[in-house]
Amino acid sequence: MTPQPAERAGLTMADVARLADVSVMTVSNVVNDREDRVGAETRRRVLEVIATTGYRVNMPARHLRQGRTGSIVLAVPDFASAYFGELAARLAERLRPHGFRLVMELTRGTLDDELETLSSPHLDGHDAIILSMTAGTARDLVDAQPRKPLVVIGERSVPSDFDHVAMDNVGGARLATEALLDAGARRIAVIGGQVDGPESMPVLRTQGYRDALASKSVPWDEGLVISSGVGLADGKLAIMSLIEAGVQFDAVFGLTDAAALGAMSALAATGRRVPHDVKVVGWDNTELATYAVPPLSSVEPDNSAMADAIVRLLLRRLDDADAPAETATPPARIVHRASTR
Amino acid sequence: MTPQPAERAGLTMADVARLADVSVMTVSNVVNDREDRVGAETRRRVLEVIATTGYRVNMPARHLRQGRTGSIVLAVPDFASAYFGELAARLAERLRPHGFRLVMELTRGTLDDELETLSSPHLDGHDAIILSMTAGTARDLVDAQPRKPLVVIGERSVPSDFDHVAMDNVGGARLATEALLDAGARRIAVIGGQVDGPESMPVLRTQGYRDALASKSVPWDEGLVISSGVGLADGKLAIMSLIEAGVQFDAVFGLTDAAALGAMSALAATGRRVPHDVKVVGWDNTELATYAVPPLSSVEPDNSAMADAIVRLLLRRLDDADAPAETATPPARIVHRASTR
DNA sequence: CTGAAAGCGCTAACAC
DNA sequence: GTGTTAGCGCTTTCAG
Repeated sequence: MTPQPAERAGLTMADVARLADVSVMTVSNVVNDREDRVGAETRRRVLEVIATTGYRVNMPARHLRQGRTGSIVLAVPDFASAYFGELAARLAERLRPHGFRLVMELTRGTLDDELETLSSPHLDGHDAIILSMTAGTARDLVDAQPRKPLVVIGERSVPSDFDHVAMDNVGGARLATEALLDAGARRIAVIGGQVDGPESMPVLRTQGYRDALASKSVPWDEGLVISSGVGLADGKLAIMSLIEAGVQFDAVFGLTDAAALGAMSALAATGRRVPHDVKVVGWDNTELATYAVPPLSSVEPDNSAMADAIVRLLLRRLDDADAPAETATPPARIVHRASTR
Repeated sequence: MTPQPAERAGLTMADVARLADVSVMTVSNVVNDREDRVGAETRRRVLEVIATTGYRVNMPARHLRQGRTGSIVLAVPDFASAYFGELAARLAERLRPHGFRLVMELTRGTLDDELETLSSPHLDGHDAIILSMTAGTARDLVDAQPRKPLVVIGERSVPSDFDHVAMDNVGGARLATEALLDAGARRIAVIGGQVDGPESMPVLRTQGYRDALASKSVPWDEGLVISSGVGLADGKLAIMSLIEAGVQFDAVFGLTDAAALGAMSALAATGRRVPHDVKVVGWDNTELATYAVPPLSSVEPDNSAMADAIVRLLLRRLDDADAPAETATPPARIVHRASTR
């Protein structure tokens, strides 16, 4: 039998208690499955009233009373990013056994507004914050004064008083570049790279690229560094503009898989074969890399280890707000696929 | 000057009021930017105390008092799905001007648990719910007794008392199939299809496929319908198993872009050329379809119109809980790209 | 422009 | 097993 639909939204526990002829505490105990605190018959009666009336617990009230919400937020700059989607999936899976739900929220607007997010009030509605810092820098973080357990991911130089899961940006970029050099490439375009500026993700990866060139005595050419974005469209546009400008290149290092896939799309569209004419490497080792045509070699920042570390630091911090800050940096690996054969 | 870091977490408005030598109401007014209710000097003093102490508003308390949270949840079966990511991005953008944030939460476990989600309490922490129904059926919805403004998306036959933005599942599948037939295909594999059962997404799209075959008098072969999942891996496996079983086919209709891309990966790996040997169509018209190699033709369910409709129905329902339920079904289009040339 | 009182709906702590 | 009390931190309402 289908129960009656909800009577009204404004129903409270007190209403249910009155209808079931019990105290509010008993209703609360039933709702919270405290089996030993309520008799079977009483329980049945309360559940029946709940089913009939369509009563639902008021979550904000519960959260206020309990001083916690049970949710942890992953603040991302872009909902439509495969990388963050996969990270979110991993985190959700790991947090659930500990009684936390993962929710994703958008950092305000562009990549540069990550720090705004920390000072905007709505993230405080969660028990902890996981923040990806790609554009922001160390100093910004101190200014933002986070007041919740916070784990920062993706940046290298975070002030030492923040918990931090770092990506091996320089090391991974070196691996990517070496893979291309080993495959015979000598003129490697970098999509999304950045030569100067504070230690952001693009700067660090470009540094690793440069290190690898130097270690193999391959000349550095700033004209091969395209300071574009790192999305699919950016990758395609970057390659198109290189070709249009007549710049010669025999390989592409995309700072993300998305950028690399966009590049591959442009290469295919202009009749260049991967890996025969141009070799390509991406970064993130997203699921898409495996299924690209041809399959895309990619830097694997050890996403699984990063998710483990994020959860570990978070739980520790929630348990002890005064624990010393810690940094974890899982080493990057590279996964070789057909795009660098 | 960098302000002092937070003193402690448990700071309340009353504490700030005492330190600034004003009433809690004045602090509240400052925090809520009610400019006309507090003098410039008082305001300055309060803000200074807030900066010094690192006070932050307790969101659950505010939400309890206000009876709303300002957030709308998109409940998805999979964080790592490009389709939902793109939908979320569109919705967030459209809801922000109305003062709502979009948050993404995971429906419990598998695709089949969408309805569980409605009865699980934590979604009640938001002002409204947007639920994608792919596996569930009409009847399940009634049983779930949603007690919040709810907009259901993606399913055709939802009970008429729910607001509903439907995808043109049958029509879109017909377009996809016709595109393949027009390109000369005669044996079209369907990845993720389902022949029998309640009106779910796979059943409806398979129906559209069948309709198109019938209208062109092309024989129906149940052996071409692979009732797999619709992810990248599923698409690849489906094609591999067809090949292994020696089933002949000259086209693939992936029920999602992901399934189609997985199929293309398998086709490339086995030396089959797209579109020359096998033509392919996907569904969702995600950004990835544009950048696939070769670019993937895809059914565009008019994602933009769907997002518009979702937001419109939601705002209407929030404004008037008793408004008559409405269904919107933006017609699907097909975007022709190289995979069906 | 500023403040005092009341209460949003729930659950921890403690009776009985 | 069940009930009573108190109060989480905020904002609405109403006084001044």
